[in-house]
Amino acid sequence: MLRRPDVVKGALDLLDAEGLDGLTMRRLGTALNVRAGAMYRHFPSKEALLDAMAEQLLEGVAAPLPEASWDEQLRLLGDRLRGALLSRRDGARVVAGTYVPDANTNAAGRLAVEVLCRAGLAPEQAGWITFAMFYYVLGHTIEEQAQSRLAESDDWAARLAAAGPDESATYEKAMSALVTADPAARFAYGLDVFLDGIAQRLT
Amino acid sequence: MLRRPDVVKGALDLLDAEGLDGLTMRRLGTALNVRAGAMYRHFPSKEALLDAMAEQLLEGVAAPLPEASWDEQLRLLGDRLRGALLSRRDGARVVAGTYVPDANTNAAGRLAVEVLCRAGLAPEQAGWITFAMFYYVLGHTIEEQAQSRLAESDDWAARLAAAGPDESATYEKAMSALVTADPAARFAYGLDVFLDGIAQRLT
DNA sequence: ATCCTAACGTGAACAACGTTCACTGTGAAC
DNA sequence: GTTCACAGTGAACGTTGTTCACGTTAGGAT
Repeated sequence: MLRRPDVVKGALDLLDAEGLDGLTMRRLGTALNVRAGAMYRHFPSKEALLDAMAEQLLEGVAAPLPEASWDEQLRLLGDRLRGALLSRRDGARVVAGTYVPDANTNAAGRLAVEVLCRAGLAPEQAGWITFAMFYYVLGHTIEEQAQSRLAESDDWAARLAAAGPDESATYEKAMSALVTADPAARFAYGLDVFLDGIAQRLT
Repeated sequence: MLRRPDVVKGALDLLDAEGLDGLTMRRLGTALNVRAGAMYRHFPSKEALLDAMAEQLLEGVAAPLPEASWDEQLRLLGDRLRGALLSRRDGARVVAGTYVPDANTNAAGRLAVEVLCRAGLAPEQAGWITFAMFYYVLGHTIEEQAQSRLAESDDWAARLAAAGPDESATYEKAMSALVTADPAARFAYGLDVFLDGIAQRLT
């Protein structure tokens, strides 16, 4: 018999295999040896299933934080979030598509706000910064996953070249560094810039 | 007769009227007194049309910058980008959906990279920061537009309340500040934090 | 003015999507 | 052994993007 967690697990596995565009109720049914309509016993809509997938994806992000400075704690939180999004193909797009804040996102947000408040920030601005960091991580990871997908099929460099001749040498250099550099290093750099800006606000 | 710019303009107007989910080839055809298939004379696919809409949307973002300090120039660039995305309903989602860097995005990116390099940053990191800023603006504006849409139909506060009882008073305060505060002020705050982080990197 | 050509637009179809619903089958409870 | 609740089916509905053979119309060449 089909259980609700089985559907979520099957959907995440199919996501890994086919990508978000290939995640279809019929295909999911086939993967679970079931017809498409059977899923509607457990989820009122595909959107609800995607929400459940997002929640499952973000499991563990809000785990207790070790004792450390506020910036190290936030860095860890950012790394955890990026790692969770990367754990499944198109994971970032799945999470970005859900506008209902699930339990795990909420817990992670709470954690970040508490860390920032303990560091000395007002709750208002702590919330703003938390969301700003969330946008950054999500945007970066969506782009990162899209790039790794394009790398297998299409030629990314060809698109950049087709975009126009490199009038500015520095711009061309900056662009090629985007695809050349280690995504993890790029991610850490942007996060550090943000954390430095927060540190400035604390003094 | 139907011209390519007419289709883009009609699509943007329909976007304002119906939102991204209501933007259908058949509905667009009706708005232009034409059948759905007629658009395929000018665009190979709906995705290509959306790309053209995104390009049109971002027109003017890469206009020449006035003489000013690097941080004021970047702030202006960020404000221009947000303004362009807000100029049409779901504009941020439209731009986020296109992974082909159009001419205007490219020009804006080049502008930002040049400003950062002139400020003293290496091209590599200038590119990274440019994209990080782009993620932030896009993420913030998507959320901003989603919130304004939910505000008319559903009750946003009800969702926050349903997410769980407010165990943490500071978290509840931070969350309510997200919907209460002026989006423009919130946007400026996050941008300033980022710019402060960059300034730290320059010394 | 007449022809020719190239394009524009149509209408009907196709495959695929999410979703619904009357029905069948099965397994456990009484 | 009967009953009952429910998981799952299969066929359908409405909608989506897209294609294509076919009319139709506009405009330059003769």
